[in-house]
Amino acid sequence: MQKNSIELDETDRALLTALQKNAYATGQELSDMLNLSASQIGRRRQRLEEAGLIMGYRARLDPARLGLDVQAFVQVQLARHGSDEGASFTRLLSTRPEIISAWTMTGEADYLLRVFCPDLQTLNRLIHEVLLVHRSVSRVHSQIVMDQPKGDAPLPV
Amino acid sequence: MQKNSIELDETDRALLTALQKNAYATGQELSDMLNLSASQIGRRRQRLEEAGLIMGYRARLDPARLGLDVQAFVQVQLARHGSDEGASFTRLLSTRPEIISAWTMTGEADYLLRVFCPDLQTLNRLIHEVLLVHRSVSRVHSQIVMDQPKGDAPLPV
DNA sequence: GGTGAAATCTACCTAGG
DNA sequence: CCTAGGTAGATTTCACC
Repeated sequence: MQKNSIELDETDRALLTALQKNAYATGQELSDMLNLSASQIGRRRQRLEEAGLIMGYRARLDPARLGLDVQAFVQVQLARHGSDEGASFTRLLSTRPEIISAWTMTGEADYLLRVFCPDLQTLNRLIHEVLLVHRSVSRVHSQIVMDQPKGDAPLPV
Repeated sequence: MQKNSIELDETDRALLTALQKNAYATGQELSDMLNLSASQIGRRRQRLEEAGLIMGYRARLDPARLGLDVQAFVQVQLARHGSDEGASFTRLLSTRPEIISAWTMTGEADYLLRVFCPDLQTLNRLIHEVLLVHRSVSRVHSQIVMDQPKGDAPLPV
């Protein structure tokens, strides 16, 4: 098992920020940016990966170009708060590819879902034929995303 | 300028899904997964990048291991809805690294912010000393994330 | 779809504090 | 003894066939 936390110096933070912006930044490019030899960049990078700080590398796609024109946040309230209902609802989440992310919040046992759909009709079908018919869902409120003034900034390391 | 949309076949979709899971998947690995030669994988990949479907590649970090233990969604309502107020608030967003993403929704001119902070105190300071004192902010409501039952699934291509 | 040159990564080695 | 920098073998990518 990895260590829970490791000491990060300024170079580590700069490296993490750079890799959050471009995972394909080459050792030489990073070397120039951070004033450190390419071999040390590789060594630090490996250390950060092994420590679990870097969980992986992903391609970022353009939803609009994929035809995913409707983006929404859906708040779901469960009728009862037993662990049974939660587990059942969590299973439902995993079966729906349109639901990209789901979070539970403090206070009430309700969920916030982030959803991508090709059109409004698909979103409405998801809400009415999937979420609202689930036995423990009591209320659903959805808000369509208009614009994204700030998107996917790097984590503040 | 790139084309607004291109035709995607099943292999393209599988490739996009694979790259969303692992940006460092090698041509040979993808070749085995998709039953296509490595050189064709590279060619398709290049086409998808040039078409703008793939916007980039990013490292994904573990917030907890970075000491970002508090994650929240903050809803902000602006007092007035002029373009001036919006622009001023958008500028504020760009100055705060704790705010990872921001969206505007249909209906009211309010913003949903996704925030990562090291502790509750930092979150409260952000809310009270940064957001609430901004001249056009009228109301702020924040919810702390407890758990993430589904996180960062690939876009449904 | 395949091949070869160019670039990049990674492990090992050497030097300095 | 630990951290930084350099070098060579192995992998991978990319332009061309």
